[in-house]
Amino acid sequence: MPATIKDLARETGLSVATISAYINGEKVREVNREKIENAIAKLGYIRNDYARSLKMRSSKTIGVVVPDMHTKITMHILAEVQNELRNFGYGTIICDSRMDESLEQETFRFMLSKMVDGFIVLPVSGDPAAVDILREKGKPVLVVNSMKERKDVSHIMIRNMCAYGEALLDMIKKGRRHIALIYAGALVTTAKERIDIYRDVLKDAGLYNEKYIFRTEYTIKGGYEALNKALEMYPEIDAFLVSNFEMSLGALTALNQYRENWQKDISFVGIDLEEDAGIFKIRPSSVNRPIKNIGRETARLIVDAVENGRLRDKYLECEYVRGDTL
Amino acid sequence: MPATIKDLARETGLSVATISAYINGEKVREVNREKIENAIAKLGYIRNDYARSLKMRSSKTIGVVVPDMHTKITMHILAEVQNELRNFGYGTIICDSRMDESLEQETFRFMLSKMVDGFIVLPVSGDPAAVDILREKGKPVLVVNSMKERKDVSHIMIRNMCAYGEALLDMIKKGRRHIALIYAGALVTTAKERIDIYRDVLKDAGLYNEKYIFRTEYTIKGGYEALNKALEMYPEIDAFLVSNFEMSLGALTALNQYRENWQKDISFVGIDLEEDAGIFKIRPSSVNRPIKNIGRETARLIVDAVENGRLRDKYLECEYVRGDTL
DNA sequence: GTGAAAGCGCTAACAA
DNA sequence: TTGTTAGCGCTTTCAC
Repeated sequence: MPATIKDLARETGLSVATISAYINGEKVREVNREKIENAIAKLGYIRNDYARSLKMRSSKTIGVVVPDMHTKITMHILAEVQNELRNFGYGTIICDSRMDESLEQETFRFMLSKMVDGFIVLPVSGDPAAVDILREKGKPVLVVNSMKERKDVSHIMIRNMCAYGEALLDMIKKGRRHIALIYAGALVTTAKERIDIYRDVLKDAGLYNEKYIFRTEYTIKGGYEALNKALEMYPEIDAFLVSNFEMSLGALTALNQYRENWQKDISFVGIDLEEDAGIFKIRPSSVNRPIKNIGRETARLIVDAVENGRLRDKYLECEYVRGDTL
Repeated sequence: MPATIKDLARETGLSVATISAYINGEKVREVNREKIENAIAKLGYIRNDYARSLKMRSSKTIGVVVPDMHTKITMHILAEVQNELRNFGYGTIICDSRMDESLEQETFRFMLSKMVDGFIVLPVSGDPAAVDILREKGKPVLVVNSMKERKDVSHIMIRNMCAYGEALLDMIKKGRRHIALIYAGALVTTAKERIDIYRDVLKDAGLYNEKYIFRTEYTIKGGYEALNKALEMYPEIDAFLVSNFEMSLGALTALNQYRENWQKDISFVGIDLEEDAGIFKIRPSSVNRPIKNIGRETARLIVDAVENGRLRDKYLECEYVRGDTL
């Protein structure tokens, strides 16, 4: 049976109120401070957060819901968010909604029953109604990369548009005429944006062709297979834009096997390859997302929403880096 | 302000006891059942788990502490554990201890204050004392891949030895005489085992040489650089055993750049490459860990420990698959 | 089958 | 500064 404040009171001869006050940073007389510290050490006291949260109606924890924990970008965001929240004194509960909208709702309820103070949500679908239940319960919500239209939540958005546009224009300038897009996953706002920008830029140039859009899985294998399939179906393709790290690795591997010196005739732009760019013989062009910052900013925004009720939107830019595979 | 059982009582004209009983699966009269269901829907009632846990002295959550969430294997384990625990009716709190022993202890305290019912720990170091505090508080603990000597916790171990031994013997049989090991991270039990088996097998064959052991980082880049460095320092090396997925990718890339047809003179065995093996022109040999099973078994063991107080040890085997890079 | 009431460990008035 | 006490939302005897 773990020690309680009452035990500390008995041990020290003080009252629970004094102990509680001390634990929460109030001043007590030096003799008492010592007594309390000794008792805490002796009994191995650890505060019961459940009792505290019940009383305070706040748990000092943030719930994070992601559709898939397996990708590099998600892992990095999660690790960073968790670490940053810890610096703010918050704990983190992470749940994987497995790309399943009803599981996502169940997860929300689970977290609500745990009295989390706020939510960070990477939604399964782009449906703004998904977070209704959280707002009904009055919980602050930060949505990542989606639900732009919703005004009662904070947003953090990775703005691909510029970098994507640059990459596409660069391809066109290079003379590419059959530019393919390989993407995966759900159509949340920023994913839609990527397709939109692809369509807009190519339409402007008179090069748009729906059949050059390929949907696959968020994996190395997914990228590898999509690229092979693309070239098999449409050998005229002379450029690839790939929208996820794992897929980029796979696609690049496929190209390297496709033909010696492919980069003479085919352009390639991947994503988030910067960190590992050094390992490629041919340094790939890449749109780099601000991986390090996303987590930190995300944590800050939700804490601001929880503690000050402040809703904010934050946009992070990507950077297009031209490599040897323009 | 979220609805409470009291609100339901007021709404239905029943007592809180009846409501509570119903919610916990007891029988009530049909009319009352309807009343309660209606009230729950109308008020959007969600049970407050903190109050419940406070009373029950159990939170139906499991704490999971990992040293680094960034690697593929960890993320897969986490996702699987979480999903399986959900099937058992448990929630999950995941924390990254960032390879830092004092952060690990802090995390344990955080979770203890959250009254988690049990712990799954991938320890930062191999030091068995790390989980003392958890056992003192009477919490069931499942340790992954470490602390074999500790008898008061459950264990799940990925047994590399067989598969590693096979791989090494295969290399020797092939005539390799300068076999290098690339590893990373902390020396928890199974990591030590990998080095032990490497040393034992090579010593037996009279081929052991400490300088062929390279320590690097758990990343693609880490594997890439370690391999290049190894070949630069000791060009006589004619075989590589690499002990993590990300590093294997990097090392393989480095080899592919090193020389055309390297596999004629150099053997390579990576880890967990099975899933992506199809993407390589040269199908790599690989020691495959039972990624899918680890999470499931882990969840089962901790639930068994929590609910039935049963301590168990489980060993999972790896499989050595010879590819074209023997 | 249902209700009244105590208490889980904590915090926060308010009193002393 | 310190103590007394009520109550957060829930479960659980024990009556009825």
